[in-house]
Amino acid sequence: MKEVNSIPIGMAQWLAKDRNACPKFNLSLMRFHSLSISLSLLISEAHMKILEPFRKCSHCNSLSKCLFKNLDAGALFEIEKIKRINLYRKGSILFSQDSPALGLYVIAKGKLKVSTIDYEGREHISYLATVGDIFGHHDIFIEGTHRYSTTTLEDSMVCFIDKISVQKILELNPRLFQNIFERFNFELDGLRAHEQSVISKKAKARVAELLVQLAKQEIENKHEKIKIAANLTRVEMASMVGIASETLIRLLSEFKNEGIIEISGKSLTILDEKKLLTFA
Amino acid sequence: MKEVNSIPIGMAQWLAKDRNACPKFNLSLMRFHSLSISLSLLISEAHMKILEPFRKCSHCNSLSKCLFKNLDAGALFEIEKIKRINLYRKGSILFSQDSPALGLYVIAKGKLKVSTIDYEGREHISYLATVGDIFGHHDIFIEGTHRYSTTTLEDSMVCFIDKISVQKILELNPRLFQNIFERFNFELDGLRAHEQSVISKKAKARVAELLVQLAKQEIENKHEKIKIAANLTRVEMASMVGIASETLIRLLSEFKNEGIIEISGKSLTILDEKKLLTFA
DNA sequence: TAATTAACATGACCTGTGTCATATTTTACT
DNA sequence: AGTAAAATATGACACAGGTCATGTTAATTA
Repeated sequence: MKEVNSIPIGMAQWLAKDRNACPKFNLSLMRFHSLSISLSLLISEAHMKILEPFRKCSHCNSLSKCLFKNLDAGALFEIEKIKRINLYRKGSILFSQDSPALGLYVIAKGKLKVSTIDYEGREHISYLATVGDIFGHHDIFIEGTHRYSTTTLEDSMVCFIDKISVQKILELNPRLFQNIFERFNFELDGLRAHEQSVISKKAKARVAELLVQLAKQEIENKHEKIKIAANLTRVEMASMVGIASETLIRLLSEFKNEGIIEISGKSLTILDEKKLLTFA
Repeated sequence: MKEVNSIPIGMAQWLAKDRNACPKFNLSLMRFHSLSISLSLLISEAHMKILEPFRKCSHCNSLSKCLFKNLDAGALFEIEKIKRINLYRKGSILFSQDSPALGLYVIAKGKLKVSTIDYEGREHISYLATVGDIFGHHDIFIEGTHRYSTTTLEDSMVCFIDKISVQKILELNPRLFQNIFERFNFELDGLRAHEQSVISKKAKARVAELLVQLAKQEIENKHEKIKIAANLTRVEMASMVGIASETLIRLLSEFKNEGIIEISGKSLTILDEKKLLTFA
């Protein structure tokens, strides 16, 4: 099993861990090693500038995809006051399986993998989460623990609101229940579809499916050629569809030989999506 | 594919379809063939007696397992006024995949299978639902369609509340959101566990798991010997764990030869649960 | 009660996919 | 840059489990 930075939450930690700065957000910061310095002191000018467009929910670039998308200005203002924005370096863990659920996480920027460890210690990735996806909504009303771990695949920014505050917000904005219901449904549908796929489809079909799905998540979707830059290892991709990594590798080669995809290192490019879909 | 009574909903239909009366509820009714007669006229004395303990939520024997379990008397009274109690004969369909979701169903008595049909026409049973289980909560706030079909495995009684009424009840009793959240979580956990199982366990382990799970649903759980009376065909059991029926049959024989279970027709008896668990 | 059908059971066979071994390439670290 | 360690790739092999065929038993229907 891969060892990952297991330090949780928070900009202070992020800064402390930061060595080469955060490439995604194009920062080059001095290094801070002392966590005893108060958080506010640690925040540089550069950081402030980066957080700015996310600090005000009403002006957030990701609002349309956010859980709080259709709330009125007043409600958004309340949320702005309570929420914390955390930065995570690539490879760090938001929370891990069986840890107590503390509140609600909303991804503002970045990409995460949602995974569980099975009884034999193998990692199973359920899905990749991205902007607008939320965690912790399962346990708003109960003293529960997370059923899965979330790990950043790239440098990411995540808004956090503690449980009690979420309850208060919900009380004042029952509209939000609909959004959460929507989210629950989305997850249920996804799980059902995935289970069906695992049960009734062969490995090749599932890999085709995975590629199409990963391609869909890419924003630079301009032309026919879609480059998948999820930055997943073969082992991770395999664990998303429940097959051995060797099988995945073999199938990728097959697709390559059939002229459907192009492989260059970690990055895959889909050349013929139509043909790919016939397999899925 | 098996053809099932595809008549939906309602006591009127149930009565109309009834031939040998409803064994479970010990009814012997005259036969009604005309649906044009108003519903109330169709309800016999015997029926009234059977529905009685379910009509008043506050006195319902299944209240502790119901979605409405921890509501105050006033709220329950409101629900009593709106809800409809429907009877279904064994093998009839509450609702089927892709049909519009009309409201909330709560199982008051009986047992149902929850299933989907995959792209190749094969049935996949997700789980067996029983007293207290609910359907339609997914679509309370949206104009959605059911993602699966539900079919009664025995004569069953189901309370129904239309969507609009559910919304009103929720507005007045936000406590209910917690119950629904709980339900969502329960389903998600179940799905996750099942998917994990399908991905990482072999057929034998999954069948062992299934048997244990089915045994747990039996109420006559007194002694070590647990009789499974779910009344499922081998094909249905196989479709619950995603294997071919032949494989299931073979594995059941194996368990029989190992002295773990006893088979006599449809009814299975678990003789050695401990040993069974070592496989799961 | 016989007749028909559906469900159950078992054998033969074959393919997909996991496991293990090993080589090659890429990435990370000093 | 050079070395160590992952990650990727490919081959050999075994076997779990799907499919098909066929027989047997149980459940319906006439």
